[in-house]
Amino acid sequence: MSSKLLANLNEPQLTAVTLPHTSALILAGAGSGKTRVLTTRIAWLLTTGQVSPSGVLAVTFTNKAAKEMLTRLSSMVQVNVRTMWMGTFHGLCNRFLRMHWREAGLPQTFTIMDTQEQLSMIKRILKQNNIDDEKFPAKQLSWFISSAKEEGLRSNAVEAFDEYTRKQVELYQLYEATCQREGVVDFAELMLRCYECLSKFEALREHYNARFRYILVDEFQDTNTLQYKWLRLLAGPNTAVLAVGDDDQSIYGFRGAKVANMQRFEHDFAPAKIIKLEQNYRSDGSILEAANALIRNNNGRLGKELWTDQGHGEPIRVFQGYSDGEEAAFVLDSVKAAMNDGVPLDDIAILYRSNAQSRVFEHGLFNAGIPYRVYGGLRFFERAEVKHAMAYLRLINNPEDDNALLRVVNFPPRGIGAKSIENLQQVATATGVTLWQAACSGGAGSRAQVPMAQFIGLIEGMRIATKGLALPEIVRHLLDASTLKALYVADKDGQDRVENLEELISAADNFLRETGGVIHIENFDGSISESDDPMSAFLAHASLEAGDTQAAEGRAALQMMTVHSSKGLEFDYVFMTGLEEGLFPHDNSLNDDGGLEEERRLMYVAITRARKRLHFSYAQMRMLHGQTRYNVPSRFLDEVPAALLKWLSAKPKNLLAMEPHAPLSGDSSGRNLSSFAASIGSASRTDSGFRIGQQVSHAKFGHGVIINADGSGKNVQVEVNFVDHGIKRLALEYAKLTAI
DNA sequence: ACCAGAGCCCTTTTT
DNA sequence: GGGCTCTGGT
Repeated sequence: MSSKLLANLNEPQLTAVTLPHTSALILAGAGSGKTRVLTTRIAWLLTTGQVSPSGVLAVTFTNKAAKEMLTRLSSMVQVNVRTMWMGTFHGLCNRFLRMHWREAGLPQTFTIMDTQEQLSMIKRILKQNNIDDEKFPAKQLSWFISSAKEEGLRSNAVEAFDEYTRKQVELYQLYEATCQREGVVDFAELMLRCYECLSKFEALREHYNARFRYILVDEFQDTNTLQYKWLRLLAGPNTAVLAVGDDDQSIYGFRGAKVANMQRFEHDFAPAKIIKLEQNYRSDGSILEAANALIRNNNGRLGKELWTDQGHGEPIRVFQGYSDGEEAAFVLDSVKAAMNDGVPLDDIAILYRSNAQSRVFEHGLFNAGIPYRVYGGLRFFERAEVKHAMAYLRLINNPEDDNALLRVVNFPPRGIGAKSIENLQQVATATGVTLWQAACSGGAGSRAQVPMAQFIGLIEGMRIATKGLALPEIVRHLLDASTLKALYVADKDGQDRVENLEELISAADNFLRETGGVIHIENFDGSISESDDPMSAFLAHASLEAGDTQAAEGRAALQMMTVHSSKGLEFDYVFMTGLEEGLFPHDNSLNDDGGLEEERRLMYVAITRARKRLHFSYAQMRMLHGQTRYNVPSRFLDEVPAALLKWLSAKPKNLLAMEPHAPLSGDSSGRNLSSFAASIGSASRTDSGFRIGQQVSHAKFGHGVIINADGSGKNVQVEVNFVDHGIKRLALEYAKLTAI
């Protein structure tokens, strides 16, 4: 297997995969084989014995990307992936904190709050402190707190120069105290705690610094300040950090991502090499040309131009509709035509800037009986009924969790109304205890005395009854004992919810089977122990990985999503809709600086999703938020060369037919690299004591790594990838290589 | 205590 | 247009 590892990589890809033990930055354009490079790099490091799985840390942003990496890696090498630190930033921090909860100052059973829960906690705090929520909206506060944390700032470190900010900081402080009292953490807290813990405990930091020989970061352009600082802390003097990213695809500036981290990386990590992956294997030439032309309008790019040897392909089809309805009809007709041509529905995507735009298309598709799938709705673990069930689970795990208690203390209704809960909160605030503690001491007032005692009895009864049971059985018991399921069974509209609750039992079962419900802990002495706490693990899983939007993926369906959620995906046919000023670029984006450029990168992402056929469309008039708007075509349409566009609607513009073009650029001479790749694995050790993966030094070429060897005796030739001189083939007898 | 109808806002989103 | 909060009636 491993002999084929390096086959069919192009030159820059090969260089990146076989880099010596140094830090490097890879500028990977859309569709240039970024994930392949990352996974092959890890596989290569492992098979050549340069590092053991436990010495690798590979980090991504989404669970999907992490999973993809893991799947691809396991198909390349046989390796115990459990000892490898591969996952999302937050997932890895969670793993760290489960091991080092003492040092981090957290209870062992700490639970993770998602955004909804964070918001409700803030609302609670506002109410308890009689703060005008018109003046301090909860949403804005949660943004304030998360942003501060993502800059690495605790409440006492935020500088406040005005009264308003001072009040926000004060509330941030209250929020911190509440989290600590209840033993819960939000997403940003996972990162910040982990970061603080590492910076505070030198021994801990040194351990991980020495352990991680290689750190690989995916989608580096999306890292925020804290994530960058975290990486710097984890990387020791002998850690090689490989950052892979694309500044042109940075579309999360609005939530704190800093493209500038790519420049900072050049400064702080002194990468020996910056490698550009510019050959695109996804899209036809005209699509890439459009993308290149558009993005050229941005300033301060790191500079990168996509090319393909696949030929020009078709022009981009453009349609102007009179109304959003007419635009939808155009898309619908085109989809039908594509279906007739045998294009699978999964290979067709409708993209839009904002979620509200999906409805017209959904309507049309529904009436036409075309199956479709909308991304970005409520996910499984975010559904109310599932949240309720999980709240019971959380209370068994940690009754001090106020969010969980409030969610179910009167659901299903059991006679504990708003007034009683208010009493309870008053007592809790006054005495500085959690709601559960307040409830246990009768804080809900005399009216609620009996029902509250019953509730406490219910939770404790559940804990006793489920002790020792397997996770799915625990869930099943909770659903019955809480009468949650019965409530929905009795509701004639509750069918879906009952199904989701039953699905939750399956989810617990799957989770147990896939992970064993166990968190692996590697101790300082290298031994491995397991934290056998399936419940905490499952709760973390539910928060960190909220699950798919739609559980059943089953049959083929047309894909509908925002441009943001399309990043990383690709389709044969792409319909980029709603190309109107105000919508895309969005009005609200024009206010913040760099906003327009981020919108343009968004458009760049949209264009580069298409493999074969790309459609642009817009409407002169549309209904949005219950109001009719008249829009002019997006400026982005003008930024694509007219020669690449084919107007389908009667638009007073040139109707240029495409001239067949020569391939865009780049040479396709492509050295056959597979020949020397073939011997990796089989001849991984030469007679002379050098081996594949060996770090070497050469008088003239400097620092490098052996990536291949063949011949025997005096005729051994080695292939070395030098940091500064690239890949060289040398005769071992004469080359005077020194092992380092 | 609980439910039903009226008013209000509204990019993008993963963890 | 739709999801969420607030208010008033039972």
